[in-house]
Amino acid sequence: MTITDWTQRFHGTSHLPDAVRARLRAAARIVKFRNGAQVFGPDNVPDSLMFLYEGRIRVSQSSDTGREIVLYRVEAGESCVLTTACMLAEEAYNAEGIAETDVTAIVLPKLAFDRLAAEEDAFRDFVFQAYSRRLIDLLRVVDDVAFGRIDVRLAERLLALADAANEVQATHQQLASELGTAREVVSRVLHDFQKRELVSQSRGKITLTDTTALQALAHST
Amino acid sequence: MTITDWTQRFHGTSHLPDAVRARLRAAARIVKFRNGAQVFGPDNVPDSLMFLYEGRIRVSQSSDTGREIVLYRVEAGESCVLTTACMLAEEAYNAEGIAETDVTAIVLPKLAFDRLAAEEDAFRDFVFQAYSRRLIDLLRVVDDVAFGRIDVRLAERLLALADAANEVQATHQQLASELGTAREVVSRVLHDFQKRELVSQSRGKITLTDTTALQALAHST
DNA sequence: GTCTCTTCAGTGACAATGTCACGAAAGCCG
DNA sequence: CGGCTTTCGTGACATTGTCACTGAAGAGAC
Repeated sequence: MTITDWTQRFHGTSHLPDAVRARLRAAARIVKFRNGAQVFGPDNVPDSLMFLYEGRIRVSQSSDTGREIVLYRVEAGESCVLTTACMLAEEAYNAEGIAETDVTAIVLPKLAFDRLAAEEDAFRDFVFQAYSRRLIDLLRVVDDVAFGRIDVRLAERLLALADAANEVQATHQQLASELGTAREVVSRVLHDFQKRELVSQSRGKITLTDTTALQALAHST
Repeated sequence: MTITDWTQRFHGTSHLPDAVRARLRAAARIVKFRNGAQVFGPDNVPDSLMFLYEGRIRVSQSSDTGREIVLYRVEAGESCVLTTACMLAEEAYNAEGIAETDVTAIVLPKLAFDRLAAEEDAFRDFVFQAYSRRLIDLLRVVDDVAFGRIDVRLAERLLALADAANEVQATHQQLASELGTAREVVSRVLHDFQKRELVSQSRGKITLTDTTALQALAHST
C-alpha cells in the first residue's frame, strides 16, 4: 500500500486531494511496531501525531485492579487521536494502544501537523472527523458498559471478532478484557451458549455454530 | 461577562489573542436557553458550532430502558464538541445536552468556524484542546462505570455537587441518573451513609455531615 | 511414550449491583 | 382535613463480579 492509497482510505465521505497527500508524504516519517508491541501508553507518550498506515491497533483501558476494557480499534487509514489528546492534556490516564498486527504508522511532527491543519481544509476536516468518530465510539462503550447485558455484548463481540470460518481465536480472559468484565463471567456465558448450541469451544478458540441465533441475541435491545 | 472575558476563560494554558477574539465576536451569533431546556439532542441536531458563554450544560446519555448517565458538564468558556461530532457523524446517538442554568451560547456558523480554524492557530488549538478534554472525560466515565464501586462513585458525586453549605439539592432518582444506576441502589447506599453518619437526608436534599470521611471514601481505590 | 510445567477453563460460594413490585411518607392544593 | 403526586424505603429475586480452588489441555524435557 502506498501513501497515496492510504490517504484515500480514511473513513468518511470526502477524500484528501493530491496536493494534501503530497504534503503529507513530504512531512511524514514512517515508524513500525511489531505485533503485540505497545504503540502508546501512560509511560510512552508520543510527542507527535500518528496516522495508521498499515495494520491494526487495539486501544484499551485498564483499571488499577487488573481488569481491562477495549475502547476501540484503529484501522489502517485512521488517525490515533488519543495520542493527540494525550499530548494536549496534562492529566494522566491509563489507556494504551497495542499493535494487533505488525503495524506501520506515519508520524507527523507537531509543527508539520499545525501547518497542514492551517493550510489544508481537507486535512483539517479529516482530523476533526477522526475526533468525532472516537467520541461516538466512546459513547457506545459507555452505553454498553452502563446499560448493556453481558450475554448480548459477548454475542456482539464474538460476531465482530470471528474470522471467515466463524472462529474466534481468543481465550476467555481475552474476551473478558474486550468487554471489561471478569473471566469467570465469560466462562459462564460461553458455557450457556454452548448448552444452547450457539457455539462450540476448544482451548483458546470459539467456533460460532449458529450465527443467526447469535445475531438475534446481539440485536435484542 | 463580555466576550472578551469569555475568550480568556477557556481552559488551557494559552489564551486567544485579541485579533482572534475580535474575529470571533464579529462572526458569532448569540442564543439563549432557559434552565431545563434541551440545548441539543437526537431530535435537535444543531448545524453550527456552539461555545458556552454563560451558564452550564449537563450532557447525558440515556438507554432505551429509561436509565440515564451524565457524561460531563460544559461550563462557561468551553465549547460543546458533541454538537460538532453530531454534525460530522451521520450515525445516530442518544446523548443530549440540558441547560442546568439559564444559558447563553455563542453559535458560530460552520463557514466562519472553518475560516477561523484555518487562519487562527490559537483558535484551532482551542478547539483541539476541547476535543481532547472531552475524550479524557469520557475515558474517566468508562473507567468509573466499568470498574468503580457504586458507593465510592456516589461519595465523589455528592462532594462534587454540594454547595457551599455542604448540601446537595437532588432526588435519589437524579443522583441515580448522574451515575447511570437505579434509584433503589442510590437509596440503599444513602441509607448506609446515613447510618454511618456521613450524610443526613430530607426530601430532595442531602446534607453532607462528614465531608472528611466522604472524601476518604471517594479517594479509596 | 510419560513427566512436569504452564496456561486455560470450570465451579461453588458469596458479595455487589440491578430489577421488580409494592407500600409508606412528604409535600401540594382543593 | 382529604385526595393527589412525587419521593423514598424495602423485600425478593436476577444478574454480574470476586474469591478460592480444581481439573484439563497443551508444550517441552527427557
